[in-house]
Amino acid sequence: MGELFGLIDCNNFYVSCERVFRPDLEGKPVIVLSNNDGCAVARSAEAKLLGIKMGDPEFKIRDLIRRENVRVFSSNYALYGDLSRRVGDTLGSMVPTVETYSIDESFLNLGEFNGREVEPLARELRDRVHRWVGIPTCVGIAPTKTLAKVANFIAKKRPQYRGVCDLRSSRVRAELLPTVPVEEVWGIGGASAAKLAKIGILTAADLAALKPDDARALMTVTGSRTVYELRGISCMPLELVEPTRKGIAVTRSFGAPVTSWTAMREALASYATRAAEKMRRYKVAADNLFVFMHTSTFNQDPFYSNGASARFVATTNDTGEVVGLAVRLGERLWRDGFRYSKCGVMITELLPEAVQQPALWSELDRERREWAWKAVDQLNAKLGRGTVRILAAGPKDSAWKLRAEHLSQRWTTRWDELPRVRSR
DNA sequence: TCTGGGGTCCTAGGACCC
DNA sequence: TCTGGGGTCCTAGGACCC
Repeated sequence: MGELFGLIDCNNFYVSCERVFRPDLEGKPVIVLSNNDGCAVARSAEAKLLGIKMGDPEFKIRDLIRRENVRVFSSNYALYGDLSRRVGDTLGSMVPTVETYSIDESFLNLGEFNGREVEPLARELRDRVHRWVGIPTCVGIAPTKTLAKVANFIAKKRPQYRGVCDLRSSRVRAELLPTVPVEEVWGIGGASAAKLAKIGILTAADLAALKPDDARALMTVTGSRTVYELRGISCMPLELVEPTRKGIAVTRSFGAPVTSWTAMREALASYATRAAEKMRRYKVAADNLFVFMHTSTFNQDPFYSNGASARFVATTNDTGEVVGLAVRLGERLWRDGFRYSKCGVMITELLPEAVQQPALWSELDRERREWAWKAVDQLNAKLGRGTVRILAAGPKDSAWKLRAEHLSQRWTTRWDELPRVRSR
């Protein structure tokens, strides 16, 4: 009984999201920038043709942007997250078993189509997502996840496939795998590709032919799994239950260098607030906290980088306690006279919310605080993040906050930013 | 001259993903 | 002047145990 996987992947997802509400940008070069308007993280086909690479810093391509009239957007995660959810709902309307793999990709269980025609379903899926949500996609079909990723890659790169590639047939695989560079294979990054090149392995077909034991010696067990998967032997099942979070991190580069402890404390307090919010959302609590801060590594400024961690007396997801410890740790790390570029708050040991150790204060007090923070979460969900916040987090418009100069509207998640339609 | 044999747990670092 | 953020998994090696 063989398995069958589909992988549906949104094309240039962030760019496609922007185009849903700006159809005039169809056919034009468009890019979306990372936080702080730092690097290009999504590019339309036209922008790729201009030579803009993934991760190119904006200031280095500024001339190109002006010359070629590239449309630029800051990251609008409220929009992308909501459209991603709509894509997922649409997939669920046609395929019962879907693993949401990332914001723009899902694996589909197509087991029931084994030995049957599946391309019409794949085409209807693409079509429906495009009609219902407005996002273009490609679909790869294969007996393993890794091959489904390869199939998706081929569907994306080669127009003659019109967005769907089926790699079930070993004859088709024998024909196509030699045309796929090994570094495009899921799980093969730069380091592994370099090792493989040294022994003459340059394509997905070369890697499929490698002895699994040799792959293991070179790239640990994950490498041997990849070889098996490329041969059509499935080692990676669909993951349908969301695994419990192992860690939470809130880290940001500053919109402008931070030189005062007041600003640093505000940043730490806001990030700790976000971390506590995330913990409450995932119903987990922190056992420990790690805080770090550093200056820029890209310039000649005097360099300083340091981190510190501490345990909580009792596991907690109480904003007050998380902020308190984050600020105390930050105080220990702070040195005057540096231009800080980034700081962060990380939790590496998360426990289920339910198994909290008894605390120093009474259970009644703890319960009241839990209710209070839940109320704050609800208010902020309704009125916008940071509407109710802890004083130490500072004003909403501090200079260290993210730069986002090309932000589009939150078209689908804020009443006051809905698109307006005029008729005559 | 000879110097055990397993275990577990933790951490740091590497590699990879989107 | 300006270079993202948040995850997972795996392994080696050290500490510690009996």
